[in-house]
Amino acid sequence: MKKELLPQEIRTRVAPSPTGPMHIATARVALYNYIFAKQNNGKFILRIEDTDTARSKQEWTDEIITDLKWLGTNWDEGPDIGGKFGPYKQSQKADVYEKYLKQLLNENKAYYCFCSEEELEAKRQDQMTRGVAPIYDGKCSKLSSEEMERNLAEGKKSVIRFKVEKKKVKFHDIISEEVEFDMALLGDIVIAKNLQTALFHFTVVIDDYEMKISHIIRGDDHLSNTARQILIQEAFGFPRPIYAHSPMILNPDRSKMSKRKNDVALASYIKKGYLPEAIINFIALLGWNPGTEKEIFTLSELEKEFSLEKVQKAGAVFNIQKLDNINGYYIREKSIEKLTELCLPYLIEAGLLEKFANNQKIVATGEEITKLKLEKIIFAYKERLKKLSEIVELTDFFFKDKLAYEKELLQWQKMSDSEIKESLLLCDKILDELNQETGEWNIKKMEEVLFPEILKFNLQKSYPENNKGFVMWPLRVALSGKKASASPFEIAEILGKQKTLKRIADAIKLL
RNA sequence: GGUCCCAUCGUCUAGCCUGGUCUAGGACACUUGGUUUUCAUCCAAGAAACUCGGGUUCAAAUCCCGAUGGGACCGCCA
Repeated sequence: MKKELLPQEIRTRVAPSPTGPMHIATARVALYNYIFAKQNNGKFILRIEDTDTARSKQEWTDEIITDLKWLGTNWDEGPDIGGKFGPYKQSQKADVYEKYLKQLLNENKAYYCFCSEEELEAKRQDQMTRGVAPIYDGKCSKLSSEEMERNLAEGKKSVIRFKVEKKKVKFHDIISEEVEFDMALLGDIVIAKNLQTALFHFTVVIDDYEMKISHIIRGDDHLSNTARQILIQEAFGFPRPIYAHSPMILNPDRSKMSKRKNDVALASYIKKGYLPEAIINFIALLGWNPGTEKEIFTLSELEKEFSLEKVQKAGAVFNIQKLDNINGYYIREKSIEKLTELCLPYLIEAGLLEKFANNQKIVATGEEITKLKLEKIIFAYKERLKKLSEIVELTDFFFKDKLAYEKELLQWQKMSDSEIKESLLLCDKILDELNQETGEWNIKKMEEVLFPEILKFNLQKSYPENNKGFVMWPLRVALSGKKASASPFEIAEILGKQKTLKRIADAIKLL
C-alpha cells in the first residue's frame, strides 16, 4: 500500500521587535496569524526579533507577552519557562546564525564590506540627487581575496553583505496576488554586522526556515523585503513559505498609523478601558469583512468565518468612533458582576474607592460600600459606558461627601431660584415620607408618590403639564451634581434616604 | 528620484473575478423624529460615494489602457 504523504503542518508566527510598546498593527497581524493557524489546525508562534541589542528591551518583550495574552491570542510553542511557553528570541540564536553566515561566505554568496558609513551615505545622497535608485554599488564585492584577508587581518571595520542576484523575483501573495520586483534596482544588502550579529533580513529567513513556518502573514510594509528574503532563501535552497501581506492601518490623513499622529500602543487602549473582545472585533474588521452584514464577531466566530482572501488590499483608517461603538456594545453585553469587577480598578486608581487586602471590603470616604451597592451603581451606568475608564467621571458623585457644582446647574428652563427651591422642598417632603426600613425606598415607590405631586406642582405653577423636568432636573443635579446622569430615583435608591435628603438640603442651601 | 502597492458615502466596507437584477446595500459618525426628567440605550427616518479621461460593449462601479491622487519601501532598524 502506498504511504500517504503527510500534509504539511500549518505554522504561522508573529515576529515583533521589542523596541517600544506593542503596536496595534502588531496586534492585528498577530490576530491574523493566530486565526489562520487555528483554522488549519496549525501552530501559532511568537518570535521576539531582538537582534538590535541597542534598542531592544526586556520590558517591551514583557509587554508584548502581556498584551498578546490579554487579547487571548496565545501562542502554541516556545521554550519552557516554568511549565509555560516562553517566546522564541533571536538574541539567543547567534550561534545558529553564525553557522549559516559562514556557509554563505564560504559559498561566495556573501562578502565582507569595508565601506564606511560616511562613504555610503555620501554615495546615497549623490544617487538621490542624480535621480537614480540609492543602492550599494557593490564596491567590496570586487575586492580580491588577498585584499579582503588583509583588511580582515588589520581588523578593519566591516559588515557582511549578501550578493543580490540581478534578476526579477516574482512571488504569489494571498492578499496582493502576483507581485514582482526587479532586484537589479536593489543593492547588495547588509545581512550581519559581524559573524555574531546577524541582521533582520537574514535572521528572518533562517528562523522561518528552522521554525518550519508555512505561512508568513505580515504587514504590507514588508512587501519589498519579501523579494530580498526570497533571494536569501534561494541561496540556501530553503523552501518558500506562502506569503500574505496585510494592508496598513492608517492615520486619518491616510499615512501609516504612527505614534506621532495616533495612539498606537495596544497597552494604552487597554488602559483606557477597551475590552479585548472589542479590540479583536475592531481590528479584525479593519480591512476585512465576511461579505455579509454581520459585524459582531467573537474570537471563536472569527476562527470560523475569517479568511485571508477577503482581506482588503487598501489600507484602512483607524476609526476610533467605531471602536468606541463596538466597545460600548461589548460592555453592555457583560454581566453586571463581571463589569463591576472590570470597573473597580479604575475607581480605585482614581482614589474614589479603597480596597482592602482581604478584597472583601471596599471603602469610599470612610464608608463601606457593599458589593451589591457597587453593582447597582455600575448597572445604572452600564448603557452610558463607552470605555471602562469613563466610569470614574460618570459615577464619582456616589463616592463623595460633598458635591461641587454651580447653582445655575439646578435651573430647568426659566425657573427662578425660589421656584427651584419649592421644587426641591417638594422632593424633600415627599421622599421624607418614605420609610426605608420597610423597603419603601425604591424607584417604583418614588415614582408612585412623586409623579402625581409633580403633576400638581406643574398645574399650580402653570408649567406644561407633562414636563417632569421642573422637579426631576433640580433633583438630578442635587443628587449627582451633573447635567447628565442616570435617573434621579435610581440614584436616590442607591444613595439611600439619609444621603439623598442631605444632598437635597445642600442644594437648597445654594439658593 | 526609483520600485511596488492601492483607489465605492467623512470613515470601515458590500458589489467587481463570472458586465445588465445598482435608482450602488450595510455599519460607525452626523441630522431629524419617537421613547424619556437629562444623558445614554433602543426604535424609525434622512443626508452622504463608484477619482478623472479614453476604449471595449446593445449595456461598465464591474473588463482594458492612460492620467491623477494616496501610501509603502529604497538603513550597519525591524
